[in-house]
Amino acid sequence: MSKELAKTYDPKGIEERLYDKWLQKKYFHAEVDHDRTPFTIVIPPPNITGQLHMGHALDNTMQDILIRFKRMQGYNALWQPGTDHASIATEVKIIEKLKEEGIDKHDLGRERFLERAWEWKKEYGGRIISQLKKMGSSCDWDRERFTMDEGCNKAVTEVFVKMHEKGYIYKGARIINWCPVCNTSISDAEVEYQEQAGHLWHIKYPVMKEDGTPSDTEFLTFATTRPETMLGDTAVAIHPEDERYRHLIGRSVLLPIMNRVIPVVTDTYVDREFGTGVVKITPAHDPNDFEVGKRHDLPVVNVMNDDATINENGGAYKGMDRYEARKAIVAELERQGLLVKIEDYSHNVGTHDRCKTTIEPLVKEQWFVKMEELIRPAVEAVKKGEIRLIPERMEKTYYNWTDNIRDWCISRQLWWGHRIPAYYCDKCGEVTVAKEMPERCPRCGHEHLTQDPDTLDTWFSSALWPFETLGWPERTEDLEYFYPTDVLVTGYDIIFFWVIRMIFSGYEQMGEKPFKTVLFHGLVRDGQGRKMSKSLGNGIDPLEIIEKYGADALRLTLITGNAPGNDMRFYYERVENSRNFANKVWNASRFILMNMEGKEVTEPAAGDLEPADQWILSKLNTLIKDVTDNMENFELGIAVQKVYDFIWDEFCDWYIEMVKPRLYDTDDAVSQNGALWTLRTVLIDALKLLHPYMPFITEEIFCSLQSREESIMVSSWPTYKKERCYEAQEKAIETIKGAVRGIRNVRSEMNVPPSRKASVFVVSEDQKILDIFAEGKLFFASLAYAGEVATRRDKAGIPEDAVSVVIPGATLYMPFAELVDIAQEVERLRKEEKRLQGELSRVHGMLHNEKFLSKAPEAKIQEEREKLAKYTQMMEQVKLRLQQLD
RNA sequence: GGAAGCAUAGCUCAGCCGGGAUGAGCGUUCGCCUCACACGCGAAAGGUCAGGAGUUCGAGCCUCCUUGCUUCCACCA
Repeated sequence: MSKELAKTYDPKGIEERLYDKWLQKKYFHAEVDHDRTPFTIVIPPPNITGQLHMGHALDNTMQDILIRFKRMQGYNALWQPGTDHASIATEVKIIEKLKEEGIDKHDLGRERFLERAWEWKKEYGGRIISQLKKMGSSCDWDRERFTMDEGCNKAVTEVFVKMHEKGYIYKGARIINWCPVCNTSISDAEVEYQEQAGHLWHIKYPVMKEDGTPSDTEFLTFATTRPETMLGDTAVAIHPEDERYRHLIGRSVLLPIMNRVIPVVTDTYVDREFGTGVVKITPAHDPNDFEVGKRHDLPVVNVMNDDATINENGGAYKGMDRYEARKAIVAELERQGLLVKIEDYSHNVGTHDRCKTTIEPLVKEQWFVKMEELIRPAVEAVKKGEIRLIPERMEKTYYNWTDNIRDWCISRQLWWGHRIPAYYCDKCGEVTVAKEMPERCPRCGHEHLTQDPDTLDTWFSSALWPFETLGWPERTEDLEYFYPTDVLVTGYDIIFFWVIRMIFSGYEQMGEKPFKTVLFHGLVRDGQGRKMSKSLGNGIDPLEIIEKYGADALRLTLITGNAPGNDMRFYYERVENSRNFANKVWNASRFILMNMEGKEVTEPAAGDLEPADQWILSKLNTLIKDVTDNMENFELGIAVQKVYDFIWDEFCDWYIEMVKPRLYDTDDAVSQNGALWTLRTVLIDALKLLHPYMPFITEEIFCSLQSREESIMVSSWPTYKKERCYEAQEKAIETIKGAVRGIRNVRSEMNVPPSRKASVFVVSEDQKILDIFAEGKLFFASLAYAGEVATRRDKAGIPEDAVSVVIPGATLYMPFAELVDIAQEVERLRKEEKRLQGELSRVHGMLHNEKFLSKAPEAKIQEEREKLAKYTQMMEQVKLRLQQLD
């Protein structure tokens, strides 16, 4: 940028240009370098179907902050990017698109469908990446991966075969969650429970008499929310100790409609207290019933097709949709007098998280991962603190899942995804799991084998992400060097889907954790606290925000005003504030650049710095330490808040104002150079601290401030320096600031415009305080709108009716010849007296409390004593003043 | 049914190890176009830190109870 800066910061154009520069200079690229310590983050791979939303924006801002921070600290920082094939999400989209063209997936055929899918990937896979780039993300794009690229395919097959050999992967007929719309099984994690209003149908089955005919007087009554499943009932269960039904143990009932005689079984699963204490058992369509069925060796009668219509086992209802059948069955039961009553009932219904279809539990042959042993090291790792979860409370959520884990159903009846490496002999049916299709059946020698048509759950490959992206299953140098990664940044909503599965996969495949720390963030909600969603239409597009306010403003907004792991609300006023801050930084820099114009700024000799310079340098020094500490502890929002406050309050509102007289007054070249040098030095370090958060504006300014280093992103992170602590000067300037505030306050209360200057007399018996004001006279006068400043040891010669301000150690007098209102002044002093009285009684209370004196730490007691002295002295001054005015 | 979180200024939220709530942004009021910035400057008003009990010399912070809201998990048909 030229030194002619625009009055307001306009991110347009700047951001793209700088990002291109960074790319071109290869600043994001990391190579193995054994002389440096690696710092690695793997990106949660966004779906190829995805469009950048606020969740991505937050997630990536956090990662970029960490990566840029560590890179500046000298770490060999690698941010590994990539995208996810998102099996089901993508397949659904492609089916939709085909539908628009009037094509059915099955008519197209598997091969051509996959061609279309890859075309989709080619077309849209890059979209999300280019959007991430707009955020300023410093990912190593040379290493971009895809969960279905050659390397990942290899990794997936390797893991599947290996885990199958170890017995961790098995195939079996179990009850699974079936989505009749997507036509596939899904895992437990993908089931979302929704409260729905429904009915409870109370039905009775006739008890079979000794003679083998159904009784018309004795019935077993129970309730169900899904009457259609009765077609598959194979028993009725009661509690073994239920006195009411004791006589029915060993007997049977007649299953109406189907006219099947089914046994009465006893099982402790039945809750005697609930309803009538009788439960119908449908092993094929209910997970609990399935278990009961296994215990009692009951037949499993599946009455449903994959599209949730009734199959041939449903007799007359064959071909009906499940809800249609429900109606018909209820009507039939009513006709037969077996419907007791219908109650309104609100209950939780399992739905598919993608399409919200009510899932149907079905018994099917599927592939599963046995979890019990696999999960153990993953639990241990967190328990022992080998992996740290931030915030800590996420551990509870984590254990809650691991303690109740069930086997993971990994096969999907989809086409887009990793094909299961299992092969069936066409002749004998033998199953072979291998990396490649065997030439002949290992059992019968037959030459024709068919690969399992199913694909794997999309999370099966994501679980391997931290190591497959670094070259696994090859033992690459990258893998050796960058693994385990350092931090995983993600939302708490995918802790079960992804985080846990990566952890156990890391231990199982690598023998080591995949990352040291997991940093969770919450959801970005709208201004009213609602989830952003398409159906509500309340989503805020990050790209629009970037367009209007700039990526830096968006980033700052997302990272502030929020504790880790908590949800946040996003609204425009907050972005505006961030934009305003960017503008503030811009203008402060513009001011400094303008004043440096044409001047050679050199590092001043030790004695040439003035107290104000030392004060701000000292403040900066403390800031550096605090900010670095916070960032190392992942307190990203707190850290940047401190930088924000420093830049706006201390640097802009105080230091720049203090220094103005020195810049405008060209007589004293040494003083001016000291001011300019300090301005530049502080600005550069502040920009560096800000850079991870606001990469674009800081780079733009940094480059125009000095020409030696070519980019702030590869400059070194500021460090705390002992020799930059100026305690005495800090105190001195704070004293002056206190005085300035006091004077401004009085002037404002008295409605004195800034244009109206007043002389200020500083009266103190403490020579040190007088010196402070004498030395800071120039800027003190300008900040306090003073015409002239005089320091003296007593108030001789100062007009009696001058306005006064009492500060610790001194009293300031301002004679306002014509507008002094004694009554008003007295009132003001009385207010001050009252305030001080309050302070004093508090301090007195503490210092007269013997228990406080004996138990509180010495430092605290000392602190209170000092306060006592300070307030006592100020009180004396106020009282004196009141006397004089009386 | 189990668990977690939240309740602090009008609004949205910070508040580390317990030590005067100089809290922040927005909003409000008053005064300023002060030669970097009106996307700004200065000043001010505004809080029984949800309620109650306890521990402590001292509690927004720790413990327990109560109330209200949110979320996650489980899924008794």
